Amino acid sequence: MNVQDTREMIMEAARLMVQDRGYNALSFRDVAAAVGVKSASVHYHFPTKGDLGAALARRYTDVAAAFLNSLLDEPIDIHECFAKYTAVFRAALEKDNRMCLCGIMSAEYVDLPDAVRVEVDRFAEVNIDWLTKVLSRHRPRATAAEKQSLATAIFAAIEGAQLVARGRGDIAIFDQCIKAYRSSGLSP
Amino acid sequence: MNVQDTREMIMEAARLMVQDRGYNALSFRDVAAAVGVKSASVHYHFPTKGDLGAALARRYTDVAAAFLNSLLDEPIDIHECFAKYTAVFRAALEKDNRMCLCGIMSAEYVDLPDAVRVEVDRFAEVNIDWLTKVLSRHRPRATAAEKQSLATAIFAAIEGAQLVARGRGDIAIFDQCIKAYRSSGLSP
DNA sequence: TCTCCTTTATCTATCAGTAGATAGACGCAG
DNA sequence: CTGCGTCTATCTACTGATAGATAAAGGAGA
Repeated sequence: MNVQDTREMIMEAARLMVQDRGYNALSFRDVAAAVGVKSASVHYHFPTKGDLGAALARRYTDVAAAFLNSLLDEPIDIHECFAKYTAVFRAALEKDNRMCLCGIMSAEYVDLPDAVRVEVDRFAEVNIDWLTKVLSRHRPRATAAEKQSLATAIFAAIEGAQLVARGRGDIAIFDQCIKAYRSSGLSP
Repeated sequence: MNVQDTREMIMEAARLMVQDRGYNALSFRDVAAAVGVKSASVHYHFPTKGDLGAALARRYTDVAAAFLNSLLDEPIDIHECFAKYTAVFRAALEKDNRMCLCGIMSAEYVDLPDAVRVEVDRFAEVNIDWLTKVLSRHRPRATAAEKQSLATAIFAAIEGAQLVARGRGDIAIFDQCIKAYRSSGLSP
């Protein structure tokens, strides 16, 4: 088996586990078993658990940033753009009631190594920055601070909708929340 | 030392730990050390970890329900009423960046014993029911389903604000979100 | 091409630490 | 003397992490 393959498979298995049960529940043995190698081999690619967690969060954020940028490139309707955004969070719930990787890690904030925290922070930044840009099209008359505040609130509300929907095991709750955010005027 | 005292101290110490690091990080040894007894004594009062977790969530919900009912009894201004509600969530952050017990447990949904899940669910129900009642005063013309949906969205948004503010270690983010929820018309 | 050396990627085996849980003994109050 | 509460001591299971062996591949020089 190719080197890159193993490394990729480790990251993929680990990502799914964290999105399912959180950073604390991530174990080298479980990841190794899922991939079909020994835990020592996982340590070879990621010396410490913090290294693995940071790598996961970094890639997660990178992928998200790339996707969000691609949305801005297309000159699509702003509501459709926002719908595509929320659809990403919905997809995590669809996939076995999982959560946003950085959302679930936020809950474990205290236990995260610094290197992981940095990446979790960056995920929030990337999302809020993107939402701020989107709002610039939607509410061009708002001040920069207002847009940033609103963007933060929208991001938090979506994360919360995911958290509550997951806790109740009902994806309809997520849809209900997103709809309420829009019709109340919080989100586009 | 009185029996009730020990039991109370165990629950108090355990509650603080869960609000800080979650259900998974709750350990009999740590609780025992914080109280000043041995872990076997904790097992005497709460045979399994699930028993302890369920007792914590049950009391947490009971206390919240009592507080919320008391708010409804007083004929105060609805905005003041809502401000007192959000203040409770804010207080958790103030107290060493802690989270709502049931909020952080929602993130650990997969690992929760059934008995704990039931109580976490009930917490959400209690909050949403209360918010629905408050909205009845604020938006009497809305349908029952609309009010329930909006109440769910408000609850989720507040939980999300707490989650994101905690993840970034900045209570100002929570305040920012709450303000945005209000000015956008999502919450009263 | 053949040989020597290094690197890569994995394995087995083991470590110390901690988890939840249990059995049985001790002390004390009613 | 009984029973409640706590203790000591221990168990099994699992955690992240490390050491050392091994097989395979690549590169360099004769």
